[in-house]
Amino acid sequence: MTVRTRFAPSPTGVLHIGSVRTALFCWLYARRQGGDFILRIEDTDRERSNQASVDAILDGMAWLGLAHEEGPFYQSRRFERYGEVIEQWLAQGKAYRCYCTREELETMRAEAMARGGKPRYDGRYRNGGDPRAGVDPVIRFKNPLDGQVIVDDAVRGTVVFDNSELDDLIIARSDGTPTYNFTVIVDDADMAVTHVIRGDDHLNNTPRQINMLAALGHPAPRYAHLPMINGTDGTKLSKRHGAINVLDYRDMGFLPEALLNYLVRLGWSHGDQEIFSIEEMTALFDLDAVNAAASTFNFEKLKWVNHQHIMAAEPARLAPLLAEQLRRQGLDPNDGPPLEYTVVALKERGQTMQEIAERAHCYYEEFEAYDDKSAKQHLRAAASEPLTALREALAQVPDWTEQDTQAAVEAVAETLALKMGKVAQPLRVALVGQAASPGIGTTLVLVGRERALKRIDRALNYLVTLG
RNA sequence: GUCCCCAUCGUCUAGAGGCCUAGGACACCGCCCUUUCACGGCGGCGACCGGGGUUCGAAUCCCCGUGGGGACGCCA
Repeated sequence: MTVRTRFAPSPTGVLHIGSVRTALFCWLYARRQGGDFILRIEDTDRERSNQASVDAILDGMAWLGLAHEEGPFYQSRRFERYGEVIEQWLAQGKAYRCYCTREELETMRAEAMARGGKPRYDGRYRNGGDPRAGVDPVIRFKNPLDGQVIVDDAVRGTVVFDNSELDDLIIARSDGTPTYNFTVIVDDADMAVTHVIRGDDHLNNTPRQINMLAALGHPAPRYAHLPMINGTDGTKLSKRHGAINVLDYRDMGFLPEALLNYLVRLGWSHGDQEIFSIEEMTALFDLDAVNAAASTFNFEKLKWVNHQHIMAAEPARLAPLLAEQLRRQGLDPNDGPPLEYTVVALKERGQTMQEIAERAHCYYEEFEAYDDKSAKQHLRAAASEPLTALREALAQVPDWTEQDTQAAVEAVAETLALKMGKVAQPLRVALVGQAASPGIGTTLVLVGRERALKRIDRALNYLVTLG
Protein backbone atom coordinates (compact mmCIF):
# COMPACT_ATOMS: atom_id res chain seq x y z
CA MET A 1 0.00 0.00 0.00
CA THR A 2 1.38 3.38 -0.93
CA VAL A 3 2.05 5.69 1.95
CA ARG A 4 -0.11 8.81 1.82
CA THR A 5 0.42 11.68 4.24
CA ARG A 6 -1.32 15.00 4.42
CA PHE A 7 -0.65 18.44 5.78
CA ALA A 8 -3.92 20.06 6.74
CA PRO A 9 -3.55 23.62 7.99
CA SER A 10 -6.43 25.93 8.65
CA PRO A 11 -6.11 29.27 6.88
CA THR A 12 -6.68 31.43 9.91
CA GLY A 13 -3.29 33.02 10.23
CA VAL A 14 0.25 32.81 8.97
CA LEU A 15 2.19 29.63 8.27
CA HIS A 16 4.44 29.48 11.29
CA ILE A 17 7.37 27.39 12.46
CA GLY A 18 5.32 24.77 14.26
CA SER A 19 3.14 24.09 11.24
CA VAL A 20 6.15 23.99 8.98
CA ARG A 21 7.80 21.33 11.13
CA THR A 22 4.63 19.24 10.88
CA ALA A 23 4.48 19.76 7.12
CA LEU A 24 8.16 18.86 6.85
CA PHE A 25 7.77 15.57 8.69
CA CYS A 26 4.73 14.63 6.59
CA TRP A 27 6.61 15.51 3.43
CA LEU A 28 9.81 13.73 4.46
CA TYR A 29 7.96 10.60 5.42
CA ALA A 30 6.10 10.49 2.11
CA ARG A 31 9.35 11.13 0.21
CA ARG A 32 11.24 8.49 2.11
CA GLN A 33 8.53 5.89 1.64
CA GLY A 34 7.99 6.74 -2.00
CA GLY A 35 4.47 7.86 -1.18
CA ASP A 36 2.23 10.86 -1.77
CA PHE A 37 2.04 14.09 0.14
CA ILE A 38 -1.36 15.76 0.12
CA LEU A 39 -2.12 19.38 0.91
CA ARG A 40 -5.53 20.09 2.33
CA ILE A 41 -6.87 23.44 3.42
CA GLU A 42 -9.20 23.10 6.40
CA ASP A 43 -11.43 26.07 5.94
CA THR A 44 -14.75 24.92 7.34
CA ASP A 45 -14.86 27.87 9.70
CA ARG A 46 -16.00 30.55 7.33
CA GLU A 47 -15.73 33.26 9.94
CA ARG A 48 -12.04 32.83 10.51
CA SER A 49 -10.71 31.47 7.26
CA ASN A 50 -9.42 33.94 4.73
CA GLN A 51 -7.71 34.06 1.37
CA ALA A 52 -4.67 35.91 2.67
CA SER A 53 -3.92 32.98 4.95
CA VAL A 54 -4.39 30.51 2.11
CA ASP A 55 -1.90 32.50 0.07
CA ALA A 56 0.54 32.64 2.97
CA ILE A 57 0.39 28.85 3.28
CA LEU A 58 0.82 28.25 -0.45
CA ASP A 59 3.62 30.79 -0.77
CA GLY A 60 5.38 29.46 2.30
CA MET A 61 5.23 25.86 1.12
CA ALA A 62 6.48 26.89 -2.31
CA TRP A 63 9.41 28.80 -0.86
CA LEU A 64 10.34 25.84 1.31
CA GLY A 65 10.08 23.47 -1.61
CA LEU A 66 7.62 21.19 0.17
CA ALA A 67 5.77 20.18 -2.97
CA HIS A 68 2.58 18.16 -2.77
CA GLU A 69 1.47 15.39 -5.10
CA GLU A 70 -2.20 16.13 -4.58
CA GLY A 71 -4.22 19.18 -3.70
CA PRO A 72 -4.65 21.69 -2.44
CA PHE A 73 -8.06 20.37 -1.51
CA TYR A 74 -10.42 22.82 0.12
CA GLN A 75 -12.86 21.52 2.68
CA SER A 76 -15.18 24.40 1.93
CA ARG A 77 -15.74 22.80 -1.47
CA ARG A 78 -16.64 19.43 -0.03
CA PHE A 79 -19.67 20.38 2.02
CA GLU A 80 -21.90 18.25 -0.15
CA ARG A 81 -19.92 15.17 0.72
CA TYR A 82 -19.97 15.95 4.46
CA GLY A 83 -23.73 16.53 4.27
CA GLU A 84 -24.13 13.14 2.69
CA VAL A 85 -22.35 11.38 5.55
CA ILE A 86 -24.33 13.34 8.12
CA GLU A 87 -27.63 12.40 6.51
CA GLN A 88 -26.56 8.81 6.45
CA TRP A 89 -25.52 8.82 10.10
CA LEU A 90 -28.75 10.52 11.10
CA ALA A 91 -30.70 7.83 9.26
CA GLN A 92 -28.60 5.10 10.85
CA GLY A 93 -28.89 6.55 14.32
CA LYS A 94 -25.15 7.22 14.50
CA ALA A 95 -25.80 10.92 14.94
CA TYR A 96 -28.61 13.03 16.31
CA ARG A 97 -29.97 16.55 16.55
CA CYS A 98 -29.37 18.48 19.73
CA TYR A 99 -31.43 21.55 20.59
CA CYS A 100 -29.41 22.86 23.50
CA THR A 101 -28.62 26.54 23.44
CA ARG A 102 -25.11 27.84 23.92
CA GLU A 103 -26.13 29.17 27.31
CA GLU A 104 -27.35 25.78 28.42
CA LEU A 105 -24.10 24.20 27.33
CA GLU A 106 -22.14 26.72 29.27
CA THR A 107 -24.11 25.99 32.40
CA MET A 108 -23.66 22.29 31.82
CA ARG A 109 -19.90 22.69 31.62
CA ALA A 110 -19.72 24.90 34.66
CA GLU A 111 -21.68 22.36 36.66
CA ALA A 112 -19.52 19.47 35.51
CA MET A 113 -16.44 21.41 36.55
CA ALA A 114 -17.96 22.18 39.91
CA ARG A 115 -18.53 18.47 40.39
CA GLY A 116 -14.84 17.93 39.75
CA GLY A 117 -15.29 16.45 36.30
CA LYS A 118 -14.45 17.35 32.76
CA PRO A 119 -16.61 20.08 31.26
CA ARG A 120 -18.82 18.34 28.73
CA TYR A 121 -22.14 17.72 27.13
CA ASP A 122 -24.42 15.41 29.08
CA GLY A 123 -26.08 13.72 26.11
CA ARG A 124 -29.59 14.87 26.88
CA TYR A 125 -30.76 14.64 23.25
CA ARG A 126 -28.90 11.42 22.57
CA ASN A 127 -32.07 9.35 22.66
CA GLY A 128 -34.28 11.83 20.90
CA GLY A 129 -36.10 14.87 22.13
CA ASP A 130 -38.54 17.39 20.83
CA PRO A 131 -37.45 20.15 18.53
CA ARG A 132 -37.55 23.54 20.15
CA ALA A 133 -39.05 26.53 18.48
CA GLY A 134 -36.47 29.16 17.57
CA VAL A 135 -33.52 26.83 18.11
CA ASP A 136 -31.63 25.54 15.09
CA PRO A 137 -30.19 22.22 16.17
CA VAL A 138 -26.59 21.10 15.94
CA ILE A 139 -25.79 17.53 14.92
CA ARG A 140 -23.87 15.41 17.39
CA PHE A 141 -22.01 12.16 16.88
CA LYS A 142 -23.16 9.29 19.09
CA ASN A 143 -19.91 8.33 20.74
CA PRO A 144 -19.79 4.85 22.32
CA LEU A 145 -20.67 5.06 26.01
CA ASP A 146 -18.20 2.54 27.29
CA GLY A 147 -15.20 0.54 26.32
CA GLN A 148 -11.81 1.90 25.36
CA VAL A 149 -10.15 3.35 22.33
CA ILE A 150 -6.58 2.30 21.80
CA VAL A 151 -4.34 4.60 19.82
CA ASP A 152 -1.26 2.91 18.49
CA ASP A 153 0.96 5.90 17.92
CA ALA A 154 4.25 5.76 16.05
CA VAL A 155 5.93 8.13 18.48
CA ARG A 156 3.87 7.78 21.68
CA GLY A 157 3.36 4.06 21.67
CA THR A 158 0.04 2.75 22.93
CA VAL A 159 -2.28 5.34 24.41
CA VAL A 160 -5.58 4.25 25.93
CA PHE A 161 -8.67 6.40 26.32
CA ASP A 162 -11.91 5.48 28.04
CA ASN A 163 -14.99 6.23 26.00
CA SER A 164 -16.60 7.42 29.22
CA GLU A 165 -14.23 10.39 29.06
CA LEU A 166 -15.57 11.44 25.69
CA ASP A 167 -18.82 13.26 25.02
CA ASP A 168 -20.94 13.49 21.89
CA LEU A 169 -19.18 16.06 19.83
CA ILE A 170 -20.82 18.45 17.43
CA ILE A 171 -20.22 17.48 13.83
CA ALA A 172 -22.44 20.14 12.27
CA ARG A 173 -23.12 23.62 13.58
CA SER A 174 -26.59 25.03 13.84
CA ASP A 175 -26.03 26.76 10.51
CA GLY A 176 -25.40 23.35 8.99
CA THR A 177 -21.68 23.67 8.39
CA PRO A 178 -19.55 20.68 9.43
CA THR A 179 -16.83 20.91 12.05
CA TYR A 180 -13.18 19.97 12.20
CA ASN A 181 -13.01 16.56 13.87
CA PHE A 182 -15.67 15.26 11.52
CA THR A 183 -14.41 16.68 8.24
CA VAL A 184 -10.93 15.41 9.02
CA ILE A 185 -11.99 11.82 9.22
CA VAL A 186 -14.22 11.99 6.15
CA ASP A 187 -11.34 13.48 4.18
CA ASP A 188 -8.67 11.18 5.54
CA ALA A 189 -10.91 8.26 4.59
CA ASP A 190 -11.85 9.61 1.15
CA MET A 191 -8.29 10.61 0.36
CA ALA A 192 -6.97 7.25 1.52
CA VAL A 193 -4.54 8.80 3.97
CA THR A 194 -2.41 6.08 5.52
CA HIS A 195 -0.37 8.13 8.00
CA VAL A 196 -1.64 11.02 10.04
CA ILE A 197 1.40 12.95 11.22
CA ARG A 198 0.43 16.01 13.23
CA GLY A 199 1.06 18.02 16.38
CA ASP A 200 0.78 16.60 19.82
CA ASP A 201 -2.15 18.88 20.57
CA HIS A 202 -4.31 16.54 18.48
CA LEU A 203 -3.60 13.43 20.51
CA ASN A 204 -6.75 14.03 22.54
CA ASN A 205 -8.86 14.28 19.39
CA THR A 206 -7.65 10.94 18.15
CA PRO A 207 -10.02 8.63 20.05
CA ARG A 208 -13.04 10.59 18.82
CA GLN A 209 -11.73 10.42 15.30
CA ILE A 210 -11.11 6.70 15.55
CA ASN A 211 -14.68 6.22 16.75
CA MET A 212 -16.04 8.21 13.84
CA LEU A 213 -13.84 6.36 11.38
CA ALA A 214 -15.33 3.15 12.74
CA ALA A 215 -18.82 4.57 12.22
CA LEU A 216 -17.82 5.28 8.63
CA GLY A 217 -16.62 1.73 8.32
CA HIS A 218 -13.10 2.85 7.54
CA PRO A 219 -9.91 1.56 9.14
CA ALA A 220 -7.93 4.04 11.19
CA PRO A 221 -4.71 5.34 9.69
CA ARG A 222 -1.36 5.05 11.42
CA TYR A 223 -0.91 8.00 13.77
CA ALA A 224 2.23 9.88 14.70
CA HIS A 225 1.88 12.74 17.15
CA LEU A 226 4.83 15.07 17.07
CA PRO A 227 6.08 16.91 20.13
CA MET A 228 5.31 20.61 20.25
CA ILE A 229 7.82 23.33 19.66
CA ASN A 230 7.77 25.77 22.53
CA GLY A 231 8.93 29.33 22.89
CA THR A 232 11.82 30.21 25.19
CA ASP A 233 9.43 30.41 28.13
CA GLY A 234 8.35 26.79 27.67
CA THR A 235 4.86 27.49 26.43
CA LYS A 236 3.28 26.87 23.07
CA LEU A 237 4.91 28.92 20.34
CA SER A 238 2.99 32.08 19.65
CA LYS A 239 3.56 35.45 18.06
CA ARG A 240 5.68 36.73 20.89
CA HIS A 241 8.17 33.87 20.42
CA GLY A 242 8.70 33.89 16.70
CA ALA A 243 5.55 32.22 15.43
CA ILE A 244 5.84 34.61 12.59
CA ASN A 245 5.19 33.94 8.94
CA VAL A 246 7.73 31.52 7.58
CA LEU A 247 8.30 33.96 4.71
CA ASP A 248 9.66 36.42 7.24
CA TYR A 249 12.60 34.06 7.61
CA ARG A 250 13.21 34.38 3.89
CA ASP A 251 13.16 38.15 4.27
CA MET A 252 15.61 37.93 7.15
CA GLY A 253 18.02 36.14 4.86
CA PHE A 254 17.53 32.51 5.80
CA LEU A 255 17.87 29.73 3.25
CA PRO A 256 14.87 27.40 3.04
CA GLU A 257 17.00 24.28 3.38
CA ALA A 258 18.59 25.78 6.49
CA LEU A 259 15.24 26.41 8.12
CA LEU A 260 14.18 22.87 7.25
CA ASN A 261 17.47 21.51 8.57
CA TYR A 262 17.01 23.33 11.85
CA LEU A 263 13.43 22.14 12.13
CA VAL A 264 14.14 18.52 11.29
CA ARG A 265 16.51 18.38 14.26
CA LEU A 266 13.77 19.49 16.60
CA GLY A 267 12.36 16.16 17.66
CA TRP A 268 14.35 14.03 15.28
CA SER A 269 17.98 13.04 15.09
CA HIS A 270 20.37 10.85 13.24
CA GLY A 271 23.20 10.20 15.66
CA ASP A 272 25.34 13.28 16.09
CA GLN A 273 24.76 14.73 12.66
CA GLU A 274 23.70 18.38 12.67
CA ILE A 275 23.84 19.46 9.06
CA PHE A 276 21.64 17.75 6.50
CA SER A 277 21.00 18.52 2.89
CA ILE A 278 17.44 18.01 1.69
CA GLU A 279 18.62 14.82 -0.01
CA GLU A 280 20.13 13.49 3.21
CA MET A 281 17.00 14.30 5.17
CA THR A 282 14.75 12.48 2.77
CA ALA A 283 17.10 9.52 2.68
CA LEU A 284 17.45 9.24 6.45
CA PHE A 285 14.17 10.40 7.95
CA ASP A 286 12.14 7.91 9.88
CA LEU A 287 9.28 8.11 12.34
CA ASP A 288 11.07 5.64 14.64
CA ALA A 289 13.71 8.22 15.44
CA VAL A 290 11.24 10.95 16.36
CA ASN A 291 11.33 11.67 20.07
CA ALA A 292 8.43 12.44 22.33
CA ALA A 293 9.58 15.46 24.31
CA ALA A 294 8.71 19.02 23.40
CA SER A 295 11.52 21.29 22.32
CA THR A 296 12.34 24.95 22.50
CA PHE A 297 12.92 27.14 19.50
CA ASN A 298 16.43 28.58 19.54
CA PHE A 299 17.11 31.41 17.12
CA GLU A 300 20.89 31.37 17.67
CA LYS A 301 21.17 27.78 16.56
CA LEU A 302 18.94 28.45 13.56
CA LYS A 303 21.39 31.17 12.57
CA TRP A 304 24.33 28.84 12.93
CA VAL A 305 22.65 26.20 10.79
CA ASN A 306 21.82 28.87 8.23
CA HIS A 307 25.45 29.94 8.19
CA GLN A 308 26.58 26.40 7.52
CA HIS A 309 24.26 26.20 4.54
CA ILE A 310 25.30 29.60 3.24
CA MET A 311 28.96 28.59 3.34
CA ALA A 312 28.11 25.41 1.45
CA ALA A 313 25.91 27.06 -1.15
CA GLU A 314 26.92 27.96 -4.70
CA PRO A 315 27.83 31.66 -5.01
CA ALA A 316 25.70 31.87 -8.14
CA ARG A 317 22.67 30.92 -6.11
CA LEU A 318 23.47 33.35 -3.31
CA ALA A 319 24.14 36.33 -5.57
CA PRO A 320 20.50 37.17 -6.36
CA LEU A 321 19.65 36.78 -2.68
CA LEU A 322 22.36 39.29 -1.82
CA ALA A 323 21.01 41.65 -4.46
CA GLU A 324 17.56 41.39 -2.96
CA GLN A 325 18.85 42.14 0.53
CA LEU A 326 20.90 45.09 -0.70
CA ARG A 327 17.80 46.53 -2.38
CA ARG A 328 15.82 46.03 0.78
CA GLN A 329 18.50 47.98 2.58
CA GLY A 330 18.25 50.81 0.08
CA LEU A 331 21.37 50.10 -1.96
CA ASP A 332 21.92 49.62 -5.67
CA PRO A 333 23.45 46.15 -6.21
CA ASN A 334 24.90 47.33 -9.51
CA ASP A 335 26.90 50.14 -7.96
CA GLY A 336 29.69 47.94 -6.69
CA PRO A 337 31.63 44.73 -7.21
CA PRO A 338 30.08 41.69 -8.94
CA LEU A 339 27.66 40.07 -6.51
CA GLU A 340 29.21 36.64 -6.75
CA TYR A 341 32.56 38.06 -5.79
CA THR A 342 31.04 39.81 -2.79
CA VAL A 343 29.26 36.66 -1.72
CA VAL A 344 32.46 34.65 -1.81
CA ALA A 345 34.28 37.34 0.15
CA LEU A 346 31.62 37.67 2.82
CA LYS A 347 29.85 34.34 3.24
CA GLU A 348 32.03 33.37 6.19
CA ARG A 349 31.30 36.68 7.81
CA GLY A 350 27.54 36.77 8.20
CA GLN A 351 25.07 34.17 9.36
CA THR A 352 22.18 35.39 7.24
CA MET A 353 22.00 37.00 3.81
CA GLN A 354 20.76 40.08 5.60
CA GLU A 355 23.89 40.26 7.75
CA ILE A 356 26.07 39.66 4.72
CA ALA A 357 24.35 42.51 2.92
CA GLU A 358 24.88 44.76 5.92
CA ARG A 359 28.59 44.03 5.82
CA ALA A 360 28.65 44.82 2.12
CA HIS A 361 27.36 48.39 2.42
CA CYS A 362 30.72 50.05 2.10
CA TYR A 363 31.30 48.36 -1.26
CA TYR A 364 28.07 49.66 -2.76
CA GLU A 365 27.93 53.16 -1.31
CA GLU A 366 30.16 55.69 0.39
CA PHE A 367 30.45 55.15 4.13
CA GLU A 368 29.51 58.07 6.33
CA ALA A 369 32.18 58.38 8.97
CA TYR A 370 35.04 56.38 10.39
CA ASP A 371 34.26 54.07 13.24
CA ASP A 372 35.51 55.95 16.28
CA LYS A 373 37.58 53.26 17.85
CA SER A 374 39.08 52.10 14.56
CA ALA A 375 40.05 55.64 13.55
CA LYS A 376 41.60 56.39 16.91
CA GLN A 377 43.64 53.26 16.73
CA HIS A 378 44.74 53.25 13.11
CA LEU A 379 44.26 56.67 11.53
CA ARG A 380 46.93 58.48 13.50
CA ALA A 381 49.90 60.54 12.46
CA ALA A 382 51.96 57.37 12.06
CA ALA A 383 49.61 56.24 9.34
CA SER A 384 50.47 59.18 7.13
CA GLU A 385 53.64 57.73 5.70
CA PRO A 386 52.31 54.26 4.82
CA LEU A 387 49.09 55.68 3.40
CA THR A 388 50.98 58.10 1.19
CA ALA A 389 53.18 55.29 -0.05
CA LEU A 390 50.16 53.06 -0.52
CA ARG A 391 48.39 55.76 -2.52
CA GLU A 392 51.31 55.96 -4.87
CA ALA A 393 51.99 52.23 -5.16
CA LEU A 394 48.38 51.23 -5.67
CA ALA A 395 47.85 53.89 -8.31
CA GLN A 396 50.44 52.06 -10.36
CA VAL A 397 49.05 48.57 -10.07
CA PRO A 398 48.09 47.66 -13.63
CA ASP A 399 45.83 44.71 -12.82
CA TRP A 400 43.49 45.46 -9.95
CA THR A 401 43.40 41.90 -8.64
CA GLU A 402 43.60 40.42 -5.16
CA GLN A 403 47.07 39.08 -5.83
CA ASP A 404 48.55 42.23 -7.33
CA THR A 405 47.04 44.69 -4.88
CA GLN A 406 48.02 42.44 -1.99
CA ALA A 407 51.57 42.31 -3.36
CA ALA A 408 51.65 46.09 -3.62
CA VAL A 409 50.64 46.47 0.01
CA GLU A 410 53.24 43.93 1.09
CA ALA A 411 55.90 45.73 -0.92
CA VAL A 412 55.09 49.02 0.80
CA ALA A 413 55.36 47.35 4.19
CA GLU A 414 58.72 45.95 3.26
CA THR A 415 60.07 49.19 1.85
CA LEU A 416 59.08 51.13 4.95
CA ALA A 417 60.25 48.27 7.19
CA LEU A 418 56.85 48.14 8.84
CA LYS A 419 54.84 45.17 9.98
CA MET A 420 51.82 44.31 7.85
CA GLY A 421 49.53 45.44 10.65
CA LYS A 422 50.96 48.94 10.55
CA VAL A 423 50.22 49.21 6.88
CA ALA A 424 47.17 47.08 6.21
CA GLN A 425 45.13 48.28 9.17
CA PRO A 426 45.28 52.01 8.41
CA LEU A 427 44.53 51.14 4.80
CA ARG A 428 41.59 49.01 5.86
CA VAL A 429 40.09 51.78 7.94
CA ALA A 430 40.67 54.18 5.07
CA LEU A 431 38.88 51.80 2.70
CA VAL A 432 35.89 50.66 4.70
CA GLY A 433 35.74 52.99 7.68
CA GLN A 434 36.42 50.32 10.26
CA ALA A 435 39.07 47.85 11.35
CA ALA A 436 37.36 44.69 10.13
CA SER A 437 36.99 43.44 6.59
CA PRO A 438 38.12 40.54 4.38
CA GLY A 439 41.79 40.13 3.42
CA ILE A 440 43.33 43.41 2.30
CA GLY A 441 43.68 42.36 -1.35
CA THR A 442 40.07 41.19 -1.41
CA THR A 443 38.94 44.37 0.27
CA LEU A 444 40.75 46.47 -2.33
CA VAL A 445 39.04 44.59 -5.13
CA LEU A 446 35.68 44.87 -3.40
CA VAL A 447 36.04 48.61 -3.04
CA GLY A 448 37.36 48.93 -6.57
CA ARG A 449 40.29 50.89 -7.90
CA GLU A 450 38.66 54.27 -8.32
CA ARG A 451 36.87 54.27 -4.99
CA ALA A 452 39.91 52.87 -3.22
CA LEU A 453 42.20 55.66 -4.36
CA LYS A 454 39.60 58.26 -3.48
CA ARG A 455 39.13 56.79 -0.05
CA ILE A 456 42.87 56.81 0.61
CA ASP A 457 42.85 60.51 -0.30
CA ARG A 458 39.96 61.01 2.03
CA ALA A 459 41.94 59.37 4.85
CA LEU A 460 45.01 61.46 4.07
CA ASN A 461 42.87 64.58 4.30
CA TYR A 462 41.42 63.34 7.55
CA LEU A 463 44.94 62.97 8.92
CA VAL A 464 45.69 66.54 7.94
CA THR A 465 42.65 67.84 9.79
CA LEU A 466 43.86 65.96 12.85
CA GLY A 467 46.93 68.13 12.67
C1' G B 1 -10.71 20.62 38.12
C1' U B 2 -10.73 16.08 34.80
C1' C B 3 -8.22 13.32 31.05
C1' C B 4 -3.82 12.69 27.99
C1' C B 5 1.38 13.41 27.05
C1' C B 6 6.38 14.51 28.47
C1' A B 7 11.07 14.65 31.71
C1' U B 8 19.71 13.86 29.93
C1' C B 9 24.11 20.22 30.08
C1' G B 10 20.86 27.23 29.60
C1' U B 11 19.04 25.21 24.44
C1' C B 12 18.83 21.05 20.49
C1' U B 13 20.16 16.15 21.26
C1' A B 14 23.21 10.86 21.49
C1' G B 15 21.99 6.96 24.72
C1' A B 16 17.22 1.22 23.18
C1' G B 17 20.75 -2.78 31.16
C1' G B 18 27.17 -3.23 31.46
C1' C B 19 30.84 0.17 25.71
C1' C B 20 28.80 6.20 30.42
C1' U B 21 34.55 8.86 35.25
C1' A B 22 27.19 10.25 30.12
C1' G B 23 29.05 11.68 23.74
C1' G B 24 27.99 15.65 19.93
C1' A B 25 25.98 20.61 18.49
C1' C B 26 24.42 25.94 19.63
C1' A B 27 25.62 29.73 23.12
C1' C B 28 29.54 31.32 26.53
C1' C B 29 34.95 31.47 28.05
C1' G B 30 40.25 30.58 26.89
C1' C B 31 44.25 29.31 23.41
C1' C B 32 46.05 28.55 18.31
C1' C B 33 45.95 30.20 13.09
C1' U B 34 46.34 35.55 11.46
C1' U B 35 47.43 42.33 8.61
C1' U B 36 41.80 42.91 10.93
C1' C B 37 37.12 40.43 11.07
C1' A B 38 35.41 35.89 10.07
C1' C B 39 36.17 30.68 8.88
C1' G B 40 38.83 26.68 10.97
C1' G B 41 41.50 23.86 14.93
C1' C B 42 42.28 22.74 20.18
C1' G B 43 40.59 23.10 25.20
C1' G B 44 37.17 24.68 29.24
C1' C B 45 32.33 25.43 31.60
C1' G B 46 27.96 22.52 31.86
C1' A B 47 22.97 17.52 32.55
C1' C B 48 20.73 11.86 33.69
C1' C B 49 13.93 15.99 38.29
C1' G B 50 13.21 13.27 43.37
C1' G B 51 12.11 8.74 45.96
C1' G B 52 11.28 3.72 45.96
C1' G B 53 11.70 -0.94 43.54
C1' U B 54 13.55 -4.97 39.63
C1' U B 55 18.68 -6.62 38.59
C1' C B 56 25.15 -9.00 39.93
C1' G B 57 24.59 -4.13 37.41
C1' A B 58 20.05 1.27 35.65
C1' A B 59 20.33 7.61 32.31
C1' U B 60 18.15 3.22 30.22
C1' C B 61 12.78 -1.29 32.93
C1' C B 62 8.44 -0.71 36.78
C1' C B 63 5.77 2.25 40.58
C1' C B 64 4.88 6.74 43.26
C1' G B 65 5.77 11.77 43.70
C1' U B 66 7.18 16.50 41.61
C1' G B 67 7.53 19.68 37.57
C1' G B 68 6.18 21.12 32.62
C1' G B 69 2.99 20.87 28.42
C1' G B 70 -1.59 19.71 25.87
C1' A B 71 -6.84 18.84 25.56
C1' C B 72 -11.58 19.60 27.56
C1' G B 73 -15.35 25.24 21.75
C1' C B 74 -21.54 25.58 17.34
C1' C B 75 -11.85 26.91 16.58
C1' A B 76 -8.77 23.92 13.90
